[in-house]
Amino acid sequence: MPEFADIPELPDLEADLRALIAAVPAGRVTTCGVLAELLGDRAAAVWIGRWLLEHAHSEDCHCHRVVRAGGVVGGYVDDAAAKVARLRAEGSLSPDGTWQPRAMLPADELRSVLPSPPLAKLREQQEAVRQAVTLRPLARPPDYLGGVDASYAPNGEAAAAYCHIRRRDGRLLERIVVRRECRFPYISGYLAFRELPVMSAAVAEAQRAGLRPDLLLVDGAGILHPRGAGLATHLGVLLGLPTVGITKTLLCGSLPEGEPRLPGTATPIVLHGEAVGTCVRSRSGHARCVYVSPGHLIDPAGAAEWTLACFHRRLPEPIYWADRLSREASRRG
DNA sequence: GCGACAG
DNA sequence: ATCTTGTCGC
Repeated sequence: MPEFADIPELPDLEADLRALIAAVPAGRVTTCGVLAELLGDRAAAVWIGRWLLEHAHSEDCHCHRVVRAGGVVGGYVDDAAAKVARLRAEGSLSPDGTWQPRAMLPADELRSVLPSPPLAKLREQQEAVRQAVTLRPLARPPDYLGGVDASYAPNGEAAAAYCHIRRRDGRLLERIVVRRECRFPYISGYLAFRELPVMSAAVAEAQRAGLRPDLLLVDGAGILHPRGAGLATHLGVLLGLPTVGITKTLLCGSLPEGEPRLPGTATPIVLHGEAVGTCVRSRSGHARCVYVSPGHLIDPAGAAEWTLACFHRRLPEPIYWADRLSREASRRG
């Protein structure tokens, strides 16, 4: 248990990315996919693509050397014509305006910049979390439910809201809001490393105030995750608390085909041949469903059962309130 | 063309 | 997640 008592140490992905880009020499180019691979996971390519168009740029930045796979030069923080001009000056362009295939730098030539890819190390932490998960029925029906969610202000500051709800009547009893600076980007599969710091702070703050949920609902995946260690699972293992992961879209896994999609029904979600989660539809006739899986200290059936039990609107009450309050908090600063 | 991935 | 007007539906 003590091995998970602390928030994981986070790499500075932006610094790592800048280091990689700085190592691309004049006359050579690379792609978001290659850079993502060097950070440790292709999934980071989406973030890199966005970062390229938004980062704090300067004259000595080499970001013009990051091009699109397939030949197109692609966008630029600055004027798009400036990217073309720079690449042309470096001899990386063909007459037709696409980049020269021979300018593509082999990934291996950047490998020494980050000998141990940061995202690979984070995956190892997730493997450890997965091995620490306990799936078992809840000892007794939960009297008090907690809900947590995080939102972000334009300046990048994160706000997490913890909502304490009495299951009997679905009433919101208490709320706790915590703010934290957040530098770790959103990368699919690594959400926990972005949201765990604020979220666990909010729950810890609630616990200090005497609020002890029997079950904590988290806006994020549980074991329904590529490595079986989504945000809800990570948070549950970290705090030693029963948690349920709830998402509005499916991260991974699949639903049986041709199933009726009626209100109040639940459909199992299969991942690696195992039913690890449930697609739950609210009884009150809302068309959209939520995807539920155990985080920690509960089983798939219990996760679905107690989620369905607190469904009053499109989302389970604890998630509805946490979502609303965290958004409000980050909007107001 | 296929696959496409929480917040 | 966030950026955002009117619009569709109960």
